[in-house]
Amino acid sequence: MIYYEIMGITKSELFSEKKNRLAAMFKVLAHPARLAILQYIINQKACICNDLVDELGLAQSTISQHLKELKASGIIKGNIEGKSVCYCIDETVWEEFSSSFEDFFKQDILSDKCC
Amino acid sequence: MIYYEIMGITKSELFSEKKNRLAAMFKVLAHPARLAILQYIINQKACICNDLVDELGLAQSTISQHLKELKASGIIKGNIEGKSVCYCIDETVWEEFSSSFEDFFKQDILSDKCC
DNA sequence: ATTTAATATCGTAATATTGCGATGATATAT
DNA sequence: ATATATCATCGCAATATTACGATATTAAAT
Repeated sequence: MIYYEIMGITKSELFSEKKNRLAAMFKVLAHPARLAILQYIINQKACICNDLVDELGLAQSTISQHLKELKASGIIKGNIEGKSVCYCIDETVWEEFSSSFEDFFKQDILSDKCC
Repeated sequence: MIYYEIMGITKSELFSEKKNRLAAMFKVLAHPARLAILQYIINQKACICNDLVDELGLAQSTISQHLKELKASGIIKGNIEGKSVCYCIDETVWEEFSSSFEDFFKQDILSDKCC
C-alpha cells in the first residue's frame, strides 16, 4: 500500500513553527526579481509601482504576482493613490526579517571534530 | 506566434549576477528541513550524519538530497569517515552568507513619500 | 458616458522542488 | 567471501513556482 498523496509537499508538521517561519522568510527573498523589486523601492524612496515593469523587463502580471508575494510576507505595503498603487518597505517587518536572520547567523559554529 | 519554452524558468539574465547569487543563497535556507539540518549540525558540534534521518523523520533519500543541496552551496562540507560521512559547517562560507545578508539589510529604508 | 491608465486576477504552460522507495556503491564486520 | 551499515543516486509522483497573455477592476481624464 503506497501513499502518494504526501509527495511534493513540504512536511511542515515535522519542523518547529519557528523554523517554518524562518524558512518562509528566506523563501520570500529567494528570487532575484523580488530582490530587484525591493532594491528599486529602497533606491527610489518614493514608492512608484508600474515603473517596475519597465525597470525589470518582466510582464506586468508577473511583477504583480511578485508584489503580491512580497506584500503577503509583510515586508512591503501598498497604498492606493488614484489609479496607481504606491508600494514601500514596511520598516518594522524589514527589521524583523533582519534580526531573525541575524539571530540565526550569530550562533557559534564550532565544528572541528571531523572536518 | 507564442513562445512557451520561456515559461517556468526564472529569467536570470534580466538580473545582476549579484542578485542572482544572493537569491540563490536565500533559496538554500528556504526550507525548514535544511534549517533543521544546519541546526542539528551546529548543536552537535561533531558532525554526525545518519542521525539526521532519525532526528528529522524524513526518508534517508530525502535527507541525502537536502544535504547535497547544502553542500553544493558550500555552507556545509562532508568528510568520509569509514562507512559514514561526517558533515560540518564551513565557517568561511557561513560568514559569507551572514555578511551578504547583513549588507542587504543594513541599507537605509526611507520610505515616507506615500505610505 | 466613454476612454484611458494602472493594477489585479485567471487560466495555462513549463520547469522546479519535495518526497519516497528501490537500487547501487563503498567500507567495515563477520 | 559474505553480510551489514551508511550514504548517494535514480526514477517516479505530486505539488509549487515562474511566467505570460487575456481579461477583469478601478479611478482618473475626456
